[in-house]
Amino acid sequence: MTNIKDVAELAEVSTATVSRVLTNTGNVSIKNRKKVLDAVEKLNYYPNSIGRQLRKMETKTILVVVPDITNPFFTNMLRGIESIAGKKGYQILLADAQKKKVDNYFKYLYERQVDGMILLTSKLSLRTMKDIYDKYPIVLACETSTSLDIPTISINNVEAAETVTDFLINLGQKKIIHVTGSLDSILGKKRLLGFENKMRQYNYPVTKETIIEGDFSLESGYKIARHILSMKDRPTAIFAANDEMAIGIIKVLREHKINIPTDISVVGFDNIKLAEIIEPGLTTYSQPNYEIGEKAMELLIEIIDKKVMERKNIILNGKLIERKSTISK
Amino acid sequence: MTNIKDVAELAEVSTATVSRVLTNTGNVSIKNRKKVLDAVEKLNYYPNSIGRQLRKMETKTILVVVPDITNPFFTNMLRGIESIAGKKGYQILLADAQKKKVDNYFKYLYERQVDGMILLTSKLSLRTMKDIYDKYPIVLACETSTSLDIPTISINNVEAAETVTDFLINLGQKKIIHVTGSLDSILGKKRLLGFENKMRQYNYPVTKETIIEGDFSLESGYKIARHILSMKDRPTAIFAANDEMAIGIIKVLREHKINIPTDISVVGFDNIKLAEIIEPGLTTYSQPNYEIGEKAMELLIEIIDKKVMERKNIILNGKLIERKSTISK
DNA sequence: CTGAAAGCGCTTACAG
DNA sequence: CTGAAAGCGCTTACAG
Repeated sequence: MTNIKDVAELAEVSTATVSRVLTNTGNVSIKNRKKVLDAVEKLNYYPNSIGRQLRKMETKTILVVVPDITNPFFTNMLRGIESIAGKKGYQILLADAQKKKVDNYFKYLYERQVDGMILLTSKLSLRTMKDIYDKYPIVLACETSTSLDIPTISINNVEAAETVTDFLINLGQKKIIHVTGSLDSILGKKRLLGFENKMRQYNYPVTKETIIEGDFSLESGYKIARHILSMKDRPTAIFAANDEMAIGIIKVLREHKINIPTDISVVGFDNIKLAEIIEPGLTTYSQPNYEIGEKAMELLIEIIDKKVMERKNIILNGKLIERKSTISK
Repeated sequence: MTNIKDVAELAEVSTATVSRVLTNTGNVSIKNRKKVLDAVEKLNYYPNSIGRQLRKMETKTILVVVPDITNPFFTNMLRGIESIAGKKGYQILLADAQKKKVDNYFKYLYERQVDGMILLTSKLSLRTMKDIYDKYPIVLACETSTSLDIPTISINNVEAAETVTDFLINLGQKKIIHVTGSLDSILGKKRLLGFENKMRQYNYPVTKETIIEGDFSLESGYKIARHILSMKDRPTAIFAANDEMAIGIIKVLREHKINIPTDISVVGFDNIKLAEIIEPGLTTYSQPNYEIGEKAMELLIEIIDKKVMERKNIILNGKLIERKSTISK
């Protein structure tokens, strides 16, 4: 492997000059610049970035922790992150947390392999977080954390869930239930809260009957649909905390000859690609996930560059998208 | 940031001894080991891996180039890759190539940030590849390359496409067309070849009429379905080179009151999660994508460790999964 | 079993 | 504009 010394020797300059040419810092005479570039060309030299990383104490790498890489909702955010990262010269280290706690990934920060971290989930013990978040650049995307002063990018999930619930109530739906996401995620809790707020506001019942706990997965949608089928007094409308569950529910209900939306209206959340492909098209709440990813990366870079250190919660707007899975009663 | 010197001083040993304890190499007396571990504990020390990387000239990081991160087919392979990577202490740098040529990512290798590379696509100029593949550890997953001696993991795409075509012919389908993937990908070409082989074997026509070029995207499925609708002599069966296109085709055809499978049978390829969710369930050819990912990572590690340097093409078995989108004539 | 020292490949204050 | 030299944080042959 050719290194900077080889280039310096061939170009008959010091390694300092080679470095200056290659990083475009400091002044170098035209003559020496040419000698260096020629040598680089001739030797087919590529700088070893590990050397630079050690010297500069920065890796230009960020860690993105995704709760489920096979969920397209997150991969859209990933794309937003990557688009900004690419422009700013950062690379992305990927962690697919799945069932694991996010806490496991903080060591990437300690070990300094990584300049910052974007969490697309907050499955973590808040205690750990508290020790970390003000020492290292961390941005939480798509979930806001009330108890922590940590920078976040998200929609307002409470308001969004209120909007969805309000929509169902206004359709004249009498028996509305909410299928929650994982309740150990802030996201799941907030959407539940929005549902409860609006239900109470209209004096609709908020009970064990009207709230069924899911975990955001298609499979939990299947399971819950079977439970709903077994209910004596079935709901007229179901608000699922994400599209995957909504789609799982619709599939099973339809297999049992329940008509969507005539018998039961179903609303999802996220507006994944699939939502418009399935039949009937799924009414859902759309988050600007690509944009969330972009903003998260931009904010992280600001923090890394120390332009911002204070708390900052950016709220983006989503919107309800009405398709064929809901109907007025 | 505390470093190895701080630990050495507190433990009253040399940095060499600290390193030996932390890497479990060489012998260290029980007494010194304890002193080191106590100091590590007290200082809350985490080794900086960049230092190690520079010294050892290995990053324990591999680059995975994905053609489309939002396509669940690839994220399943990613999971397989990550599961092995995690066990073996490797981290994953992610690149979402999208429309870009893979060639752009080879510089990650030159700059030695990365110990190896797994390509889930082969959108690359073979010329570039030739210079690279025998110098650096690279594994191609899910596509076999005939012209290059590069290690690959894949199913036999030609045989698989033959199986699918044979299946349609045996259903008694008279007018069968193939919607290809991107024909600048080996994958697309091989599936087309399998289709052609089997069609010719049965003296079915292989013409411009029976082959429509797509690009693996849902959108190209939409577009091609509209084209099919405009045909005077519509096919009785469509073999799409992947599920996304098949699903796009089914959606548009159904919107125009074409019954699937009665009017037109449709087969996809890949068996993405969606294939069993949509209605009718999509008949498709299933690749063991998680396993492909695992094997790709295992092979890459073997190559990095220099256990294998010779060409090695691993073929895994897939299978046709019959659902409701096909019927015999 | 242990430590002093070299060295991985860079960048950058410093002096000229 | 330029170079010699220090140093980022490690690991490891070498000598004892």
